[in-house]
Formats: sequence, C-alpha cells, structure tokens
Amino acid sequence: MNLRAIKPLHETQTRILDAAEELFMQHGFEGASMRMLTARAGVNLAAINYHFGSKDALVEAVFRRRLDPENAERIAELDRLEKASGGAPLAPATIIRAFVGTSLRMIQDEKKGGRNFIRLLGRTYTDPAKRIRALIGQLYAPAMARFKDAFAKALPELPREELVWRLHFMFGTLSYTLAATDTLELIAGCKPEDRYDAAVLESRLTAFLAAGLLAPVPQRTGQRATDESVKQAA
Amino acid sequence: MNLRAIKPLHETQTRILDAAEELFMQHGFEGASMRMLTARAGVNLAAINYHFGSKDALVEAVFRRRLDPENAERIAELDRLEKASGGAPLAPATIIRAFVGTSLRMIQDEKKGGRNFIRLLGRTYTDPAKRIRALIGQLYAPAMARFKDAFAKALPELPREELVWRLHFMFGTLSYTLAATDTLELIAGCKPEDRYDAAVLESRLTAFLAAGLLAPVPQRTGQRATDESVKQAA
DNA sequence: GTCTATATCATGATAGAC
DNA sequence: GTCTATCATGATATAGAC
Repeated sequence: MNLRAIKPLHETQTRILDAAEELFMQHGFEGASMRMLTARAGVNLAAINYHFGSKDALVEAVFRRRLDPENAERIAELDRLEKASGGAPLAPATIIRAFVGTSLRMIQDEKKGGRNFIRLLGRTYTDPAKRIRALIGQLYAPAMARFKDAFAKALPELPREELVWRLHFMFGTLSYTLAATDTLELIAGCKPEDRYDAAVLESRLTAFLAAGLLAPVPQRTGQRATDESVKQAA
Repeated sequence: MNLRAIKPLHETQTRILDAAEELFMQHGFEGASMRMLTARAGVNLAAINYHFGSKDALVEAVFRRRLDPENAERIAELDRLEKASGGAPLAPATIIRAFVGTSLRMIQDEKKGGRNFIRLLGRTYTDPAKRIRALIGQLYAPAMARFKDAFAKALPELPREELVWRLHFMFGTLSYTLAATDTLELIAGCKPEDRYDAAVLESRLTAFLAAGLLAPVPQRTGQRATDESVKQAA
C-alpha cells in the first residue's frame, strides 16, 4: 500500500523506530525528546534528522511501519471471509472478530509491535495534536470504509445513522481497552490474570460489542433528560 | 470532598483555570506552555507560579475544579435512585443512565466545563504521563466503587470478573465517545447533526452499553483464536 | 498581588570534520 | 553514515521593583 512500509530498513532506522515506539508510549510525542530517543537507540543525536528528516517525520514512520501491514491484513481477512461465505451476508460477530482479532494478535506478536505499540496506538486516537489524529485517520480510512460496508450488508435493517454511531462506540471500546492500563485495576481492585491473553480478551470483547451493535434502536423522542425522567426510567 | 474545590477562587485563578482548560485540550499538557496560558488568561507570566505553585499543580487544580463536584453529584444521584426504589435492585439501564447522564450534562452546562472540559477529560484517561492518570484515577475512585457495587447488586448472576471487564469496556466507550472528534466523521463520511445533543447521545449510549452489559457470557474454552477458528465462526 | 527582567536549562535542527 | 560542536528558540521558574 505504501512503498515506505516495505522498503528494507537500515539497522539504525530500525533501532530508532524501536526506541521511539517505546519512549513515545511512556512520555508522549512532545515528552520524548530526540536526545532521549537517540540515547535509547544507541545512535547519534543527528541520526534522526539524517534518516527521517525531522521528529515529525519519525512519528509518521513509527505508525506506518505497523499500521500499513495491519490494515492490509485486516482487509484481506474480510475478503477471505466474504469469499468463503459465497455471497451470503456475514454474521455481525464474525466481522467484529475479524477487526478486533487483528488488533489483538499484534499484542502477542513482538514482530508486529507487541503490547507496547498497541497501547501507543490506543492513546494516539485521542492525541491533542490534530495532525497526529489526522495521520492515524488517514492510515485507517481504507479499512474503515471496507468494514462499514460489510456491517451495512450484514445489518440492512439497521438505520445507517445508528450504524455509524455504533461503529464509533465499538471503535472507542476497542481503542480504549487497548490503551488503558489503570482503569481496570481501579474497578477490579486487583490485577486480573488474563488481562493480556488475546484469545480470552477477544471473546469478551466480541460478546460485548456484538450485543451492543445488535441492541434495540432507541426511539428518538427528542426530549431532554431531566432528573425526573431519569428517576422515572427506573 | 476536597476543600480546594469549594474554596472561593480569586478572579485571576479562575481566568487561568479557564485558559488552561481550553489550551490543555488543544495542545496537551506539555504542548501548552505557561506563556500561552498566561497570555490567553490576560495575566502575567508569573501568575501561575504565584497562585498555583507550579504548572503541575495547575493541572491538578483544573481537574479538581470539575471532577470533585461531578462525582459528588453522580453518587448523590445513585443514592436518590436507590432510596426511591425502596431497596429493590435498580435496572442496569437506570444505573448506566445515572453515570452517563452526569457526564453528558456537563457538555451542555458551561458552568460545569462544557464540551471543552469533557473532551479534555476523555483524552486524559489515556495520557502518557503516569502521574496524570493516577490523579484522574484517584478523583474517580469513590464513584467507581459506588457504581460497581450498584451493578453487582443489579446483576447478582453475572460473574464478578466478567462484570469488572464489562465496566471497563463501558467506561472506555464513554470516555472515548466524549474525547474523539475525528473517528465519527471518518466512519460517517459526514458530520452528524445531533453529535453533541446530550439527550440523544444519552439514549444511544445507554442502549448500546446496556446491551453489552447484559450480553450472554462467552464460554471460556481457553483456546487460541486462529484464522481457521475465526472463519468457522461465520 | 502584579509586574519586569532574567537565570537556567532543554529542545529541535544544522554545519562541517572525518 | 557518523560524529562533535553549536545555533536559535522557547521552556519553567524566580528575584526584586513597585
């Protein structure tokens, strides 16, 4: 999809990308300085500008290295599923599993970035910098359109606007689940053991998301929520 | 709950907090410099250190001003609902609406921070800086424990571990929905009109979350997800 | 309490020797 | 391609006049 993603990398470039992936996650893009990055990578301070041109370009390279192959894989998986079904619409849970599974498989595969990149990614969806979010959105756009069509075909009776909102909710649940590290302990009061077991998490997430996607459509009365209406809803 | 939250503020402090709320959202905590903040507030560069002690302390003050009253309100609402029901367990959707509604009502109330603060908050759950996340977690802890108990009472048959995961998913969906500004356009291909209508959003979110919370519990076979098992699930 | 002026330091980027 | 040395800039924080 993008030449940069498949161009063989110089070893120095790879070491810089690895260091950046880790330190961007720990300190954010502004917080991780070029001095920190090059020190961790064991290369010279000038190497980032030499190999990538600027710190901004490095940020983009960090995401391209992982996301271009990931989204290609995601789309290919959906293609395979649709071909296997022979034209019959796929079950919503199947489509969800294809999307979620690709992300979760990255957690267990260090060559695909592992847990560190997936957490960095989850955080970046809501980064303050608009250009960062725009970059992520651009890298996701083809896969997003492809999956939206698949869901629309699987749920022809669901109003298109409701579908869009629910995809938004689903994407949010996924990205937050991947990014968050503290809320779970806060709720649980302890550290669950299977937290990063991709297979178990995939089942939990798919069950939750599929139920939400198939929820009854709320009637739109347009009324404001008040303390009284909330109480009466009990 | 905290004296600082109810201590009457000097006007300069208020103007600094207002400026910080807006600029932290646009540029992040590292990206918004004290020069930017004081310029926007129309106060002197030294005023932040004089009134708050440091930039870090200002960050904390920004969140305390909004979250302490918000979580007190959230808990009070749950108390009221439980008292009104006279000991009978509440419907899960009612508890969800109490939690979600409090956040969404902030969007429409400029005195409570409005849309800007709620987006800042949503982003901060996944902030790179650990001390920032710890602060947010600490401010939320009492409300979180209170709502967890209410859900446990409403859903005695749901395994406790599954409940914890689902609360995690729900909190994620809410925080992402409040924070994200681009994904929705990306999915929809256009800007939905009712995007910030709190009443409509509350209905959509509650329907989605309630369905997810009540989803059938997936059986835990412990098997890894493979390409083949995913395909067969279709 | 507010302001100016400044101290001190870290940042991203680059020039030029090797 | 890699290094050292350095630049210009902007950061947080503070000292001291008013």
